[in-house]
Amino acid sequence: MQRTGAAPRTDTRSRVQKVALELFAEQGYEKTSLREIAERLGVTKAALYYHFRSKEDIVHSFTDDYFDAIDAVIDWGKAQPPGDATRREIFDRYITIVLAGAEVFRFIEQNRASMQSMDSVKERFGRFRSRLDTMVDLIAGPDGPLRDRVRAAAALFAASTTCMHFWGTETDVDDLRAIIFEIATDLTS
Amino acid sequence: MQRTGAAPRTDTRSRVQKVALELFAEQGYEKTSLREIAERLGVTKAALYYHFRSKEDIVHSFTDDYFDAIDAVIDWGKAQPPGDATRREIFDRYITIVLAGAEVFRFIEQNRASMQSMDSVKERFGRFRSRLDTMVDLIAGPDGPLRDRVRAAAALFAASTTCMHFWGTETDVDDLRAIIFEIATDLTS
DNA sequence: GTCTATAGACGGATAGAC
DNA sequence: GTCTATCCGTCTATAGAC
Repeated sequence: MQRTGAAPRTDTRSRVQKVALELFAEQGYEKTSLREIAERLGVTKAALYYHFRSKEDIVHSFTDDYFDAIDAVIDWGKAQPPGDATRREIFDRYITIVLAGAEVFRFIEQNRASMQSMDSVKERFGRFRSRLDTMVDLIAGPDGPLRDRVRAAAALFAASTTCMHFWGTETDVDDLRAIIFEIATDLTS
Repeated sequence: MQRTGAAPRTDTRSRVQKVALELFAEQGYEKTSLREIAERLGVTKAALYYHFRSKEDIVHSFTDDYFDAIDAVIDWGKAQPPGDATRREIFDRYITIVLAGAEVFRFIEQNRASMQSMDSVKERFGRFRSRLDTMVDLIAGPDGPLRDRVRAAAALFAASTTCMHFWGTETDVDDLRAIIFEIATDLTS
């Protein structure tokens, strides 16, 4: 059976994304050079520049989807009537995203400083910046008491950090999801 | 009144620490050059090398105290009989440390990747590495059920991240402390 | 689409004068 | 304790051949 479709034959681009994400998350964005990524793939640096405009561009290629997903949750939440059911649904969707993009999320956690200096330069102004505040507003209300706001933030932080911390261990994903969801509702009931 | 004591007159060393911590936390460890730190202080790079052996050494100079404090809590916890009272005391001490060293903690959070590649090189093996696992063992027991372990981790993560997130705002520290403590006990009762 | 070669800049660190 | 001057390594990015 011969290949006939329009699918790329080598798909170097996605291989670059995969390796870059691994290395960036593992040893950090700044400490990982394009030379290292190229070597790992058996190509040269110049080849990377055919697929991506810059080193930062590689990052954007796998973070954009992630942030779009978060934005979708925020937009959905804004359109809903505030209340306990909406809150639960926001957490459910949020946890799904974090679990699905755990490796991307781990990269972000490990490279907070690098991320922040990226968006300050570029026109993607608030792309990497406190979406979290918006979600806190959504959960605790913009004028809610401090306790509610701190607990909402804690729920979101706890969800993402525990997910990241237990991801990749022998832990069952569905068990983890249930436990995290319980934590989030306990903190914002 | 003339100075007579043994106190250093200029105390460049501590000024370096202060500026470095600020810049490292703000824009990242790798992105901050020694030239930049020196310029901000009105001295030259070479002057920094009189006070510190290397760039990493500056980091260690303000993280060592922090980690020693965490270790002290761990050691104390290990010597106590497991139970609810010990748990509460661990959280209380932990929150105190995090609140007191909020800026150092923020630096660590922002530069996770850089931190991890430091201790892998040096003889300070686990210095920056999962102390957190040890604390989870202390709180949930080494063989506790997954739910307890995840919740213990969540409590610790929540404490440190919310502390960092609300630190520097107009939030009252004692209010914050009480709220965080409540979260921690809610999650591990 | 991938290569070689290189430009161009900046980093950490050291030597040695003062 | 701070300076000037410099070494040497590495990095991102580009030009241009194949």
